[in-house]
Amino acid sequence: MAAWRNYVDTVNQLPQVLESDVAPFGLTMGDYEVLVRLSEQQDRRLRMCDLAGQLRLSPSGLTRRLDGLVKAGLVGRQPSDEDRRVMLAVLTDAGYDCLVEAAPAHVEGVRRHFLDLLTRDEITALSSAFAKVRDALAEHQDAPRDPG
Amino acid sequence: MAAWRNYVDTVNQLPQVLESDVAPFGLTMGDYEVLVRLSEQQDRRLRMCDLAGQLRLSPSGLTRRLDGLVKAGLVGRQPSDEDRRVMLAVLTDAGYDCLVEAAPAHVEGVRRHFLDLLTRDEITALSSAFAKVRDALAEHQDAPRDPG
DNA sequence: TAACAATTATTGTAGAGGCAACCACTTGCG
DNA sequence: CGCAAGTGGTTGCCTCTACAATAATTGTTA
Repeated sequence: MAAWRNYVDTVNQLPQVLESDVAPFGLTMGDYEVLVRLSEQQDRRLRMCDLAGQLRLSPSGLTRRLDGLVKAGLVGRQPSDEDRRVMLAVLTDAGYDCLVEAAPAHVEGVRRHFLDLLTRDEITALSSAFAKVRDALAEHQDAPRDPG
Repeated sequence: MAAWRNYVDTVNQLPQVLESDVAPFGLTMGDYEVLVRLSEQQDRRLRMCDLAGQLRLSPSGLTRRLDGLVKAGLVGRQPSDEDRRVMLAVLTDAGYDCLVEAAPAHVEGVRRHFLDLLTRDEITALSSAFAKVRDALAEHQDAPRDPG
């Protein structure tokens, strides 16, 4: 249970420092996550509902987060041809450039505040541990998440 | 970096299931954390600023979280004798009873969704890993946290 | 084909929490 | 003592996000 306490205390502070790593680029971590997910798609676009699922965000939450990114020109909205209910979020060139600019700072922050502090064995154990927890959660709920 | 991704994905979903464990007792995880921190004090009370530090909450955030707990009768507000600027948050008997009731469900949830999925070695590695990360963060910021 | 259910996105409303401003009090220094 | 600086807590305003309701579209079935 002490392990749990260490985990909780860490999880409570980590987001705050990571925010500061991407803030200079005009992004929040939430924005950054959107750009990452979109950039991982071959056509740089994703249905709103799929994106919401990956980000564990409610539909309304995603709609409003996109509002900001669209206004900033980093993401575009595009109706789907196949299903006219669907709205696609499309990473713009500006959005891709912004991600490419911000990513090194983010990665560097992750290393500095997290990965570089751990031994290789710890990282391995931690990775397998969280993979198990994540998969169990995904199964427990029926939230399939991004399977890629 | 895959380890980081596993960590992020897990951290995004875990809180939601843990909320559901304490919700039947009329608590949010935020409320629960307040009760835990207060219950750990011998006199079951803590200065607002110390409590805010432990919970990584802004002063205003703590004021409003306490508002709810006070209205629910689980916590009381009490001016300090020693320093008349200070307001003490005091765990009431009802609050203690509520915590005692809710704790088993919370602990069981932590075990079921987290600890029980891991090997002893993984838990050990994870505990030491997060202890290091937490301490580094606490040093990096000047947020001394609860040293006890 | 028409009616009904399910899915997808958006909008109204409400709660949580942060920042800045403010007041009350304490401490330090002349 | 008297004033400035620092500390502790609350309030106004803002943003972010969830829930509920709504609209539009698709799928299903009689």
